[in-house]
Formats: sequence, C-alpha cells, structure tokens
Amino acid sequence: MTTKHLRKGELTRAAILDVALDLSSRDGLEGLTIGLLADKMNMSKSGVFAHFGSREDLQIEVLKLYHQHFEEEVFHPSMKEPRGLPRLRSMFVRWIKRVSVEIASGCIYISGAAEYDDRPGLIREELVGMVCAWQDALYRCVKQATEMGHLRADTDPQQMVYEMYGLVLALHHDARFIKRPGSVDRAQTGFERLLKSYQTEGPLQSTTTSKLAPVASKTA
Amino acid sequence: MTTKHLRKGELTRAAILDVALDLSSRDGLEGLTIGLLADKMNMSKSGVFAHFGSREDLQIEVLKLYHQHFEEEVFHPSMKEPRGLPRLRSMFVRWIKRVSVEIASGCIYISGAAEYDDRPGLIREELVGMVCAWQDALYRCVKQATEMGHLRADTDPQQMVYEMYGLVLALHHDARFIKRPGSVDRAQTGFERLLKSYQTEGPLQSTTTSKLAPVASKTA
DNA sequence: TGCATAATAGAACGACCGTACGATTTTTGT
DNA sequence: ACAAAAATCGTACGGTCGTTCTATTATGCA
Repeated sequence: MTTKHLRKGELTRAAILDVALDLSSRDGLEGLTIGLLADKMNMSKSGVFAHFGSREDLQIEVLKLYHQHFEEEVFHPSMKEPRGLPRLRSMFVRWIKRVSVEIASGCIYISGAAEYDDRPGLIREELVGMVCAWQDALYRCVKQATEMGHLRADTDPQQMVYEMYGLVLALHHDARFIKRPGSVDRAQTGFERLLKSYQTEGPLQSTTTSKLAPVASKTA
Repeated sequence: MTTKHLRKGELTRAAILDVALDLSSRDGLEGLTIGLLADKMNMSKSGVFAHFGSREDLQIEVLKLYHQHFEEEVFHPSMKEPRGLPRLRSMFVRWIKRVSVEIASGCIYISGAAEYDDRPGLIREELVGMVCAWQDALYRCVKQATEMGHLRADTDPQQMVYEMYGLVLALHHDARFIKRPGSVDRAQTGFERLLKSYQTEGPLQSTTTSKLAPVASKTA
C-alpha cells in the first residue's frame, strides 16, 4: 500500500544528508561543497545535486536535520523531567554533553552564528529561528523555576539564559579552538555557581528566605 | 636620511591593510578576497597582490594589525590602572566596549575562532597564540587580584577567565547574530555578579572574612 | 633632467565552484 | 518480462578564486 513511498531515492537522499551534516559540522555550513559531498558518497556531482534544487536548499535541509537531532538529544528528554530546576539542570547537562561530544566535529548552531552574522538570506533566518527557539525554551524553563521558588523571585530569566549560553560558547571556544583540557568541568562549575547565585544571593541583602526546597521528586 | 624608508609603496600597503582589516571584520578572515580588496582600493588585483607574497601572508598581516589595535585599545590602557581589581575591571569594560563597537563589524578573535577551529596552518597558530596571550593577561590579573585580597583566596583564575570570556562570547553572539538589544548591559550585569560571587561567597560557607577592602587607591 | 628602480596594470593560467541538460542506467509497477 | 518512471552519470558553461608573467607607469635619487 503505502510502501510505494520508500523509493530508493529517498534513502540515498537521507544518506547524503547524513554525510552533509558531518561535513558541515567540521567545515561549517558555508564550507559544505557539492563536489566534496559527491566524493564522500562515491557519486557524481550531478547525482547528488539532483536531490536538492540548489545548494541553499541542501544547506537548509542539513540545518533542519541538525535541529532534529538537537531536539531529540537535548530538548525532548529534558521536557520529561519535572518542571523547574530539575528540568533546567537536565537541559544544561544534556546541552554541554552534546557540545562536548561535538568538540570533535563542531556545533552548527555556534559555528553558524559566526558564519551568518552578516550574511542575510534564508539560511540565516532559519538559523536565527532555531537558536531563538532554544533560547526561548531555556527562558520558559528558568521562568518556571522562579515561579516554583527554585530560584530567587527577582531572577531575570533573560539574564540567566544569557549567562548559560555564554558558558556553552566558552566551552566550544576553549575546547574546540584552543584545545584546552578541562573545559567541560569549567562549564559545569560555572553553572553551579550560577545556580547558587540565583538561588541564595539577594540583590544587596543576605540569604534569608528560601520558599521551597530545590530538590524535587523524580517522577514527572 | 632615514626618510628613504617612507617609500610610497609602504603607504599604500598600509592603506590596503586598513581596508583588508575592515573587510575581514565583516566577512571573516577566510572571506577576505584579493579581488574585492582591489575593488575597494581602486587598484588592480595584481597591484594589491604584489604587496604580499600570498593571500595567507596578507591574512596574517591583517591579524597582526588587529592584534595591535586590540592591545592599544584594551590591554595597554588597562595596564596603567592599579593592579588587582581596578585593572581587571578596566580590562573587562574596555573589552566589552570594543566588542560592542565591533558589533557593526565583528571581532576577528571571535569569528576567527570559529573559522579556524578545524583548519590547521599558520593563521590558526597565530590566532591561537594571540587569544591565549589575552587570556593569559586576564589570568595574571585575576591572580593578582586574589593575592591582593580583592577576590576570595580560593578563586580559581582559570575558571574566572573562562566565565569572563563566556560573557563576551555571549555578547558577540546575541548582539551581532541574534541582534537582540540590551546585550551589553547583560554582559556588564553578568560581570558584576561574577565579581560579587568571587568576592563574598565561600565554597560552602557563609561570608565572614574579607581580608582587605576591595576599593584600591586610584594612583598606580 | 635623466635613469635605475619601485609600483602598478593587464592578461592569462589552472583549479574549483554551482548549475543545466541530455544520455544512460537502475528501479518500480503491472 | 516489459514499459514507464526515477535515479544517476558525463559533460559543459560561466564565474570567481589565487597566482604568475610581462608590460607599462610612476617614483626617487644623482
């Protein structure tokens, strides 16, 4: 019946996208080339090209594939954690785990941000949308954590997301560019300090009132 | 006498490098093209090329020029501030001021880190050296601040430099890529929280002993 | 003012890029 | 098994890149 949909072309197309994602992670989306991709696939340039209307289409498909992986590895599992601080912890830990695995290859969200910060077009728009979606997810999570009393009531979610993002950017920078060991621990340490800071420390007063215990039940 | 050294070629060479730095800031060092550079200079490609042995040489010269500007604007003025916390503050403030001015053009240290994290060669080596030199300067400054009692004695300088760098990377990311307003304030706020955290907060105890007043005399 | 020399221009090269098109092979449905 | 359709290949075009070589122009010193 519906088996007619699994035509061979779709399979090779998926295989091409897998390899393309690999290449883009290493050399950046802008470094992705159809000729190189054809070589790695043992195909002709035109054979690869035929699966996509243009190079830009290919790049966008790669981007969507990366987004899908990111959601499956980081976002969706974290959404199964209980709201508030446990979920926020899960998001950050899975995030830096993914980036630290990506140290050998590279995170497209991060490398893409540098590549497309001054290159208008569809790819940039897509990329900005994805990054903003992820930052929004973090934002909502921080907000919930404050509403549930896991973080100080006057916590500025935007500010906290900003600093979390900075910790991950620094991880990518130091580990992948500088190749300095121990960066993963530094990201984790920074996050703990961030949490402690937004839990106990008042704007200009000492720690007195903690409405709720930051430890939540493991069952969703 | 020594006026023979200011031959005309040296002048145009310097002018070319200025334009090249501008172009590289916008499109990245790898996006720098001799043809485009020649257009902006109203010169022929070969006329521009003749001043440098190769494109790689040109890129390295651009890098050195950027490094020189960075030192003049950020490093050297900060070294005139009194050791410890005042100097550290100056370094960070001048740094983010420079990066926030560069939002319209782009910081080569940061964009270069993404471009060359997997591209071996002379340019990468040069770039890593410069960034490490800057991180080392920050490291020494933090260390002095702890030795002078401006920061907690158990402050891990490497960790603090890591987090400062993260704040600046996030600034570059949010302001230049996402184009979200208010990022400069967020970097500043993050730094203040960072300072407070490393001044008062103990590893697992409350604030009791502050050896020295964090306010130092303005005279070096 | 001349003349050696430096500075620039111009054209051409080989390489690689994305893309287009027609021929050819492989897959698919009957 | 055979015809229709899909997938793949080979080739070619126009463009840009860095680089080289030779010719031309501008500069600087005697």
